[in-house]
Amino acid sequence: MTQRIVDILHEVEPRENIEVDGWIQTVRTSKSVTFFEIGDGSCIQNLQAVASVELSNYDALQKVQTGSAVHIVGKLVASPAKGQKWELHISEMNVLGTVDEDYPLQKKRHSFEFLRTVAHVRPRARTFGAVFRVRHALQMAVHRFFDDRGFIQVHTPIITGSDCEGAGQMFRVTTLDMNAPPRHDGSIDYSQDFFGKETSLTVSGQLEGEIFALAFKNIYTFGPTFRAENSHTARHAAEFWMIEPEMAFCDLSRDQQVAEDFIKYIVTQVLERCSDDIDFFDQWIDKGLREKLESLVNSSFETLPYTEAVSLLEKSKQKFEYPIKWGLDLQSEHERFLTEQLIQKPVFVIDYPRDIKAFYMRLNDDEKTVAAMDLLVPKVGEIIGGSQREERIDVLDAQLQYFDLSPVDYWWYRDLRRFGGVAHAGFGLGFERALMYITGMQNIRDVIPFSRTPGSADF
RNA sequence: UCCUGCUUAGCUCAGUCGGUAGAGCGGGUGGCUGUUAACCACUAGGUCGGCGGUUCAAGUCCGUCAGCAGGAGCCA
Repeated sequence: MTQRIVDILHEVEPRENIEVDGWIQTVRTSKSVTFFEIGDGSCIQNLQAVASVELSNYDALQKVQTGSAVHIVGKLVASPAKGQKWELHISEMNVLGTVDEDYPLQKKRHSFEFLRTVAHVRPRARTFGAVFRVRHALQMAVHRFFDDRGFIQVHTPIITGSDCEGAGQMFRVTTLDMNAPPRHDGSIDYSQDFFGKETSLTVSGQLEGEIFALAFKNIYTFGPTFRAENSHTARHAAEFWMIEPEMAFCDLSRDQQVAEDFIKYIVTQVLERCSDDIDFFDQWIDKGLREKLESLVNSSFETLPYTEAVSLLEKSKQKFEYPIKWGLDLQSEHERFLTEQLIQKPVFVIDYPRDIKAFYMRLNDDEKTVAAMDLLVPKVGEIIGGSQREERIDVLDAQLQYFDLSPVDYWWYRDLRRFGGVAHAGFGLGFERALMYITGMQNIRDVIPFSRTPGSADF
């Protein structure tokens, strides 16, 4: 097997007989020497391969184009010129895959918008090489964090029959003939559908996650999630991945502690394992990124009750587009002002008004607020949302009634409170949102290999 | 769904006061003793998003439709 370029570039001394497979990123030719930059996706740097005029096929090599797949044998020597430590002096070079003249990637910057239209070659562009290496490293860090702490990953269902997963438009899953669905009393008869009932793609694995938390104590879900909202923004996708840990025998304050440890751990892991990629993002995508990430890791997070947050914002005299008032949800401008100006570090806002949060969040003793938390970080705002869950059956029933939900639909969720129910808590993190924060990329479509958004499901 | 903006060469863009279209990159040809978004010369490449209108004349002004992007709402 040939060596990966990342390993070749980390050699400590010159070596004969290096073999490398990769794609040509750019070519510079002159009469007697031609430089190829070879990339294989293993790192942000390319390997400079040098062809001299003595090669028997030099004339042909001069015409090899950007994008070609090549196999090169050569000698690794210290590079005499600036720009790279090592370079490969070619003794043999074969083109394994040629490139037609309409190859879309050029040696200049393309717009991300254009690159989305050529998602089949986009991963070969430097920025996207870095994005998807970091995506992988981040994903591994998530699993490592939980595995190290004894959390079990639960594969919650992607197709769900419960209509009670929370807000958000759902994608219907059906095998019925859409041109002529069976009807009963005028409406569509889902009893004849594949599952014998109406089914959809999941919008959250949290409720199922609670089932497993009440057996394994500490669990997490990490899987695809679907929202059929017609959202045209840089932060929304129809298909994304979500991480939802759930812990039994756990209150809100330990939930916060785990969230803080978690976010620091995954950022630290990426800083260590993808250092060159982070430097690339820092230089080209988001100046100051490394400093932002390092300061997140090194800060101790604050905790601020919602009620205090509101009065701080009211006292600040800052002008906001949206009003500040107890009982209203914090807008993203408020969240950013809190974490960037008032607190100047990551902050958990906790104990939100009952009316603006979900039914399953644990009612506080004041009966006006619930044990919810949002982690706000500078530059982004909310990055994690979580809560302690209501474990008291009578209070849960009152909450269902308060939010006009049917206890029958939540029969197994209620059972959990009757069968050894105990205090438990968890939080949710959008994987792509975290990836955007860590890479500085500003559009969710550019951190997903093949994104699905309203009106767009190419590739 | 609402608001705003954009659509000119394969790509990134310029195009003034309305007068029949430009550059760089990429492709092709040639040159160059080591380049780093290499450089130099030449060359091919366009129904200016579609339709309609105003005008002697529309890439440019007006209307409309489409596509895309951003913001709002909603949320992760």
